[in-house]
Amino acid sequence: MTNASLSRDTLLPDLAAHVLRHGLGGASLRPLAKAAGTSDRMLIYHFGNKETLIADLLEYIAGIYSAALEMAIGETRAKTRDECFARLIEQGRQPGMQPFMVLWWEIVAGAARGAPGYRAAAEKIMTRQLAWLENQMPADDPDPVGGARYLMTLLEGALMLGTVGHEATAREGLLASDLASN
Amino acid sequence: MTNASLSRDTLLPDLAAHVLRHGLGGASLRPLAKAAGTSDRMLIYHFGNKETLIADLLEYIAGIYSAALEMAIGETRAKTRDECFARLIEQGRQPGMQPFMVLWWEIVAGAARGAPGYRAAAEKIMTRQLAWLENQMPADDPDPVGGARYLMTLLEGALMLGTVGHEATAREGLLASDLASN
DNA sequence: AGGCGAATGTAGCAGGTGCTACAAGCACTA
DNA sequence: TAGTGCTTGTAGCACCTGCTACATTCGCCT
Repeated sequence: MTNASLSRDTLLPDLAAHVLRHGLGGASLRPLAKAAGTSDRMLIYHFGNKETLIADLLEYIAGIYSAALEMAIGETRAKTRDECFARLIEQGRQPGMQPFMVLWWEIVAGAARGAPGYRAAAEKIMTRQLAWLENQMPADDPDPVGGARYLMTLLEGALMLGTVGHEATAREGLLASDLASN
Repeated sequence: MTNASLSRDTLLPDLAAHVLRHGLGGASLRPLAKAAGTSDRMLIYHFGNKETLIADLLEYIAGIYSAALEMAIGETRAKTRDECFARLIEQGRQPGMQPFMVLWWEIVAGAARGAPGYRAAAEKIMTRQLAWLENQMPADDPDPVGGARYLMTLLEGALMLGTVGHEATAREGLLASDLASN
């Protein structure tokens, strides 16, 4: 953790930028190295092997995503769960969040397949997002903790249906939910 | 030597079996060909190129998944949405469905990335599953169409949270939903 | 000034990638 | 019987994959 960790930390932002743009599945050492201004040789030198490189990179990305979320916190809380959910959806639709969304499904797929590091990164990201959502819940909500989990479940389902071309399905489902009634 | 002439339709079941077991992301021609008892040469001959091979394979898998769903239809409908949802969860947890689940997230990730064929396959699968769910809704449900969409949104969110190590989050969220109140 | 270890460049290895060229086997028809 | 077109095997190409061997440079401590 002396000069090695310093170099690693210098590399990670460029690596993350490349992965956010070009995806995680086909990420191979030489393009990654080129994006970071080094050689594959140096990537292996600093991270040991590709597996831990990806794991470290995922952890780093989880961190910057959390930071992006905390910066997106508005100072005013939503007044209803309905409004809260609308904010969630809108926040996920912002153009700056799109690369994260695409990457997110790759991480979920990796977690489902059991790829090392993916599950831990996904769990961390989700935990942070849940905490963020609890902060966004209406101040007078009778059950902000449970409500945040409910909204998160609904949100992720809607996001998935959206990426799959079923945004109408999600919309109609939400209209049929209790969210629409208050 | 089997001199039975191989065509797309004879190849596809073996290809699908291989993909269901080993995943879709790292699927390359030579292992696929070996699993189907041919050579990469033949795969290219029959499908033109890898891209349309994968697209055709996804469509085929969408078909067999739909068939599996229709076979899983019980003759008795659920009495409440709550029970209906429980059936959904249980059906997705059956061991035979696990490979489909893992593959599903790869398909979703591919659709998000814009990989050709993925989005179409995902949309088709989701449409069929939605139709299946409408059949499963309680007979006296005031809004079976909207309700099915609502349950589907909730289900997919819960599934995602589950594969990411947040099954507890989904469970607690569902307890806080209106589903728990009837 | 000398030495030492960390950092880095160059070359390369063994294997995998999608895909193609070429030719041979096959069932059929003229 | 010769020809024709569909199917298949064998080699191979050019490139990419993660990773390593070797040699070199660099900054630091004595």
